[in-house]
Amino acid sequence: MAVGHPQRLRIIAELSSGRLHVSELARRLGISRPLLYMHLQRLEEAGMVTGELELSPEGKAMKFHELVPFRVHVTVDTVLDALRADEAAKAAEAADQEGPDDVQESK
Amino acid sequence: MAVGHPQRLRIIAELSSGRLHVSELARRLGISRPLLYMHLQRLEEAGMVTGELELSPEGKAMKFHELVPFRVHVTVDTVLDALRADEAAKAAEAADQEGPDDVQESK
DNA sequence: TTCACCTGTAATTTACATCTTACATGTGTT
DNA sequence: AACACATGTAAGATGTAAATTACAGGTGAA
Repeated sequence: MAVGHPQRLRIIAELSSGRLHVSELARRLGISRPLLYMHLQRLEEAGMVTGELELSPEGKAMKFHELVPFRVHVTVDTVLDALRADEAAKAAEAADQEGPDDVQESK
Repeated sequence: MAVGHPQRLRIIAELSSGRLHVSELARRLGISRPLLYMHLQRLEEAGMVTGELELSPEGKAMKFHELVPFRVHVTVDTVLDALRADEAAKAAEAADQEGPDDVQESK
């Protein structure tokens, strides 16, 4: 689902040769930093990329991103599963709204 | 790329139990026919669905759609390949427009 | 202190996919 | 003829993802 945008593919391509920090990556791709943030967020949600804030030797904060070797497999069955999972999630959410039955929100 | 919309997933789910014609499918999904046409077109382009216009026993024209058992595999490498293919396609298109080879980008 | 880097996010605008309404057309049944 | 089906497309409204601009920080070096 996250691999549905050319910009995102380009990000993956750029990261395929190694980790980069946000600003550098934005420069290489020729896109604005906020836009890159958005796409990186999507890729992280999809588990294809991980980000890690680090302190450079000089003490500057830099957030590096790198690829997670992913292997997505899509068939009719996986689609059906995804739909079922989605419905279940929605149902749970609705129940959450309506009156929590008997949920013990630990935290 | 085509499996990037819940509506499309629902179409696949509905077709997973057998072929259906457009109007019937639209009724089951509760969406308008033109909208369904659009999504079916996308799915056909992606090679996940095939459509075939048939004459029913009573002589009515009906377009049936059915699932093509697809198996999409996505990895870093396939992404890189897709990008390269895309670039090649774009280059060819540009050459087509400009006039082959030997182009003198004036201006 | 100012400059040159960096990380973030809020507020908009822009562009595009999605979706509806409406129309043209055809066939068989009442 | 009017009705109930069907396929198909053209236009226009709607919604949302995508993208830009503008801000608020923070560090180290000249």
